[in-house]
Amino acid sequence: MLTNSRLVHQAHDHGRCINAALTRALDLCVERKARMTPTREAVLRLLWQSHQPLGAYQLQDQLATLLDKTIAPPTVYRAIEFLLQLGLIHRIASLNAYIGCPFPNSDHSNLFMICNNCGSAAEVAHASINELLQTASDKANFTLQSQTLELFGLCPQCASIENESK
Amino acid sequence: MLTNSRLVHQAHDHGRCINAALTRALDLCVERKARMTPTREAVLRLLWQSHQPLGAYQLQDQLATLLDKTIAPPTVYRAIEFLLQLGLIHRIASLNAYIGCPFPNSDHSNLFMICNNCGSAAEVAHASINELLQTASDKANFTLQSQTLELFGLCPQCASIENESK
DNA sequence: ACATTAATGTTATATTATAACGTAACACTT
DNA sequence: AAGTGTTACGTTATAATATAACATTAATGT
Ligand SMILES: [Zn+2]
Ligand SMILES: [Zn+2]
Ligand SMILES: [Zn+2]
Ligand SMILES: [Zn+2]
Repeated sequence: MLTNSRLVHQAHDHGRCINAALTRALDLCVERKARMTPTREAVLRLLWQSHQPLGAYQLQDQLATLLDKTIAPPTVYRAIEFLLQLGLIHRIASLNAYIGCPFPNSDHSNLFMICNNCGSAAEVAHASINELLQTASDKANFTLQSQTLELFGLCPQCASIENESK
Repeated sequence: MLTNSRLVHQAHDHGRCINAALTRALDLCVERKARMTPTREAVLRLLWQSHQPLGAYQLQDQLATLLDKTIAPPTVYRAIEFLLQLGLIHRIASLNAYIGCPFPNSDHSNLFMICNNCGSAAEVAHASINELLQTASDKANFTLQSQTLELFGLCPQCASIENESK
């Protein structure tokens, strides 16, 4: 089971997360002959700044600060669209928010574990869940094309804090 | 595996679907000492009129026609909120749309198979998927509280049409 | 009848996302 | 280097989804 859940939920050198993500992104751009422009890179960085998904208008604010100029919504949504297409980020439908993907390229399940308390979102690529969903689809004669899988609850940290306070 | 997928994807006496849903709803209201008002009932009926999820503003239009008066968004959202609380309907996050639940009361997985072609959404209560998600959560020390599971693809009917046209 | 609570009406506004159109940067050919 | 097509960005306006706040009405229990 591929997961970034331990990283997300523990203290770690997050600069490495960002750098690794950026490197993967640049490689992917070369491969696909796509352009990683300053705006796009800034959005990707912002989405990797924490392990919490950001909304488009949060991105807009932070982008305006970062680039020191006014940014209109279409600029943000265009960068988001680009990064989504390349598979570098995901949209969390339940939150109308976006987050960097820790394992682009690789075929994975888009399964997220999202903390109701701190807002962190860990992505989990779980092969047997994929298989089971495929089996369930087959049984129903449903041609599976894509999926949105979002689990909500308490991350390990927040759960332990809740337990202490009892 | 509990599912309404066969019903959704085949011709059937849909009046029965609606009546059954209404009866379940009224029972549940008695049980919970909640009131099934005309507006709430109308919204529930509309959400059972087809097996396609409806957006809040589609509901607003249809409700205005049905009740023959102007309806403001809060009215619609209040009815939606009420029905969601009772577990009589679900929200499909990826679509910002709502649909009647074929098996309220029963503890189920909120798994939907949604057709990209015709828009129909079948709900599937799949125990082993639930178990697997619980296991995955346990492994990650994640306290699972709720879930959004939406599969997109082609329903049996639309898939067979696509195959014919090849 | 009266007080209390629950539901609805009404107006305004917040939040998320896109349409439409013009301009600038880039990349490729000649 | 100039011309041409393509890609990305800027800008304005607006669509689509959802909620806040407060007034009014209806139902419920005493
Ligand atoms: Zn991913
Ligand atoms: Zn947390
Ligand atoms: Zn259901
Ligand atoms: Zn279909």
